[in-house]
Amino acid sequence: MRMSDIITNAIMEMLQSSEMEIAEIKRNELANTFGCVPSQINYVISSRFTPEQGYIVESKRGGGGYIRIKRIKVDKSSALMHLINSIGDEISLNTSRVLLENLSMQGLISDNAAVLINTAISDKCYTMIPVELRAKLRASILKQMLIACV
Amino acid sequence: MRMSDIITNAIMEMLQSSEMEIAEIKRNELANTFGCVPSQINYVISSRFTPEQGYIVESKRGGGGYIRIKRIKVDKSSALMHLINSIGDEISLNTSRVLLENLSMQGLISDNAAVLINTAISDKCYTMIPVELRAKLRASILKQMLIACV
DNA sequence: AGACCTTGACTTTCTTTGACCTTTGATTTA
DNA sequence: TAAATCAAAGGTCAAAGAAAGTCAAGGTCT
Repeated sequence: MRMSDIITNAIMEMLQSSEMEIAEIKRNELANTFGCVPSQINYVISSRFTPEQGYIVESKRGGGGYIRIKRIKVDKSSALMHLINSIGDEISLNTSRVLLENLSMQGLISDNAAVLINTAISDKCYTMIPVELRAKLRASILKQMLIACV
Repeated sequence: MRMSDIITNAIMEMLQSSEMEIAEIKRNELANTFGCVPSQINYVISSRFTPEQGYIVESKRGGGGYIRIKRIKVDKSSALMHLINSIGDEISLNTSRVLLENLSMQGLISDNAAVLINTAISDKCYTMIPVELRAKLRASILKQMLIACV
């Protein structure tokens, strides 16, 4: 089997096993484990993980550098809608936060939107609301705001 | 993780936990707690807390010296803050809408933010909330969200 | 032959480290 | 008391180190 395919598979697997569909690699390390030259990693990425093929790649040089490969969600809106529908009648602040973090990671909502939604669902806003109503209110606002993001 | 990122995070946290968005550090002390050389603090500051990135930094040498990092919000922020402070304890949906429309017109908040805020303050979200609480809740959410826009 | 792969020398970017410099406030000395 | 000295900060800069990027030459496979 070709070295390029081996590397491709390795990256694919990382992508799949990661919740966020993000693979973060260290170029030299990876090249080392597969016994190839580092620039081959670049070749693989530029030939098989292009934007046209649904990936975005960011990297940083220097100490602690990395290459990050992300699968782009083609159908953002349906993914979002799906998730919205899975939110129940009530939701805790923590669950919401995690959910938003994931959405933001996956690029389904902008960072800015995430901040605003986080604000709107925080207890800071709900001081005048009886505690037993808050989870319901939060779920309601969260869902509506996510719908507005679609 | 990179030392520079660790330091960056520490400063960010100080900024966030401080009411006024000011972090005051002692260079040598901080370098010591993270086990790095003092000038690394300077590196972090000059690479991640520049004016372009919205920070101003002042410092003083000699005994009792310090480095102070402040997040600057361009001048929009004072206009926004002023307006936020003028919002009372309660607010109607209509008044809010007009207000948001103006803010958006003046470019004090993004269109996107306006849409999200509009969503979060709409009665659609508040069905489970007693009617007499809604205006209060709306004012609270509106203010918090606007603050998040500053 | 043409398309795709592999390799490696060279480049660019970012980070870490350390030696040396300047400022400031406190303390000592003439 | 005014000037000199000292110690405690923080500032600067350049060299070394750590990654990743580029590109072109040569190899394979069809």
